[in-house]
Amino acid sequence: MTQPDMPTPPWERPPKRRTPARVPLTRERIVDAAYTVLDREGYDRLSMRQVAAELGVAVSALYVHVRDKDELLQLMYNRTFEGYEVPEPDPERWREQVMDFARQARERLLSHRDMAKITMGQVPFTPELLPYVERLLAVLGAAGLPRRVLAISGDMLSTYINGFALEESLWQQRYRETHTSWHKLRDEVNEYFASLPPDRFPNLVALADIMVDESNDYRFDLGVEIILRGLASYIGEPDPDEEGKESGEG
Amino acid sequence: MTQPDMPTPPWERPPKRRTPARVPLTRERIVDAAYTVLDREGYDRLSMRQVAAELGVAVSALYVHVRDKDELLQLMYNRTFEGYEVPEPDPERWREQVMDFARQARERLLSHRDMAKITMGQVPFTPELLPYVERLLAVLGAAGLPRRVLAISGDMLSTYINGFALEESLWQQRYRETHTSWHKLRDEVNEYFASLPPDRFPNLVALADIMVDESNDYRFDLGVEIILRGLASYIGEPDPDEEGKESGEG
DNA sequence: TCCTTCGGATGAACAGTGTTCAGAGTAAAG
DNA sequence: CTTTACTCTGAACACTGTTCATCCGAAGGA
Repeated sequence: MTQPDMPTPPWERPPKRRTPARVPLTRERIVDAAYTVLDREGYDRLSMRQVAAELGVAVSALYVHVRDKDELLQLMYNRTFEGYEVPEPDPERWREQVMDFARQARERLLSHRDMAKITMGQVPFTPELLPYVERLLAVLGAAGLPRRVLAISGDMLSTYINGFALEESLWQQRYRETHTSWHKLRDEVNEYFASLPPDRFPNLVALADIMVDESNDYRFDLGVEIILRGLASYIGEPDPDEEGKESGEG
Repeated sequence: MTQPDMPTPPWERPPKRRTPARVPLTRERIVDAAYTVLDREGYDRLSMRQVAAELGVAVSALYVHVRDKDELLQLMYNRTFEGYEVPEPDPERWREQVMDFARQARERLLSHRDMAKITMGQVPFTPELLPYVERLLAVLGAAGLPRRVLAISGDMLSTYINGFALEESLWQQRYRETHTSWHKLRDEVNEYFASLPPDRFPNLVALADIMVDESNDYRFDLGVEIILRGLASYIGEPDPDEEGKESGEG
């Protein structure tokens, strides 16, 4: 796609084109290149120099458009959730709506290698993402959650989603570094748990087959479901007080 | 405390001491120094060179005892949870036991600056931590959770705890970089949410006062409580199947 | 047409990073 | 007293993020 950068022959007057040959550098193009590098090299090797090389440009040129590497990461973070769709709140279907929200978020986090690592380094409330937080709160609010539960539920869900995705990418990294196939790593971890001394680790041994062997999709969904049930249990209750430890449902 | 490194005078024969003057470098001492640097400088400035300087030793000396920076981080990770106490499972009090477990974990993560960042870069099952995972599973298993729920609950809790602590340390970092007091930052964030256009962000505006203003302790506990209720709702139920979306309790 | 202006792009430089390696130094072993 | 084993040193390599004086080329004014 890139124009080969050949010198103009002396006999041919360079055309005075209004459109410059060099596509001008923009934030958009820089973020694009950053994603390319991220997917190819991974987070640890995502450097300003690599991004510049990807664009065929000097490193310092990037700093005209971007204050920091940190700012670049933030731009990537924002782009990942661009056009995120959160439905109109429907009190009847709030569970499915939240589940969809969570699945969509995870999908986007996994759509680029190591994206979760970038997300985790970012304070979760950037202006660009506020609309999505707002809509999630609308969905949860329509379900009838008490104020205080509502206030932390958004944070909670995103913490879980990000944490889960991060763990996934950590496993992927380990697999990339040491193994040839993901199944092989999974089997080995599986075996490892199963081979622990049963007298000291009865539970880990007993659960070895499903601790790792279950599909990540299933484990993710079940985790969200657990949170959903927890949230649902507050519907109709008054706001929990400062010592929110009791209140039955055992 | 450190011995001043004076040359031995020529008239005084150096005592043939069995105990060497230079305290020998060990993994323990390296980890100690790493913690000192971490607390003083933060994660971003925790470098092998800083650790070596803290010990008054060449950088390359560290690599005799530690394979990698990554291994050093893992050692710090393990040390943080050394001597963690998980009680004997008591089916009657499993909720409080899990809550204690979570609080203790958070406390340890906050006991050293940026510790959560290190934790998040580590695959959660190192051999040293398996006993604690095992005991947590014992507590949860005694409560009567179905197998599949039990298998992911440990992971879930640690994901939440780590994620929460990480977010706390991110805020602390932001506060350190820009503000003079934590209260001031909190008030500003508070104000920011309250000043959003109410027509576009009704929920965020309405919840502004408790989104940030609540104490972190309270928000943390409530989050754990939500997970506990979610888990509790599975007691007595059969194992959820692959499509675990339904099953009442709305 | 020339000249000036000015913002984007350059290359070199600075201070720092993780990691390696040949070679000192020292202590125990033979 | 020599040999061996092993910790530790200093220098080096290949990187990193970031800054800065310099240069180029297009736009606007005369």
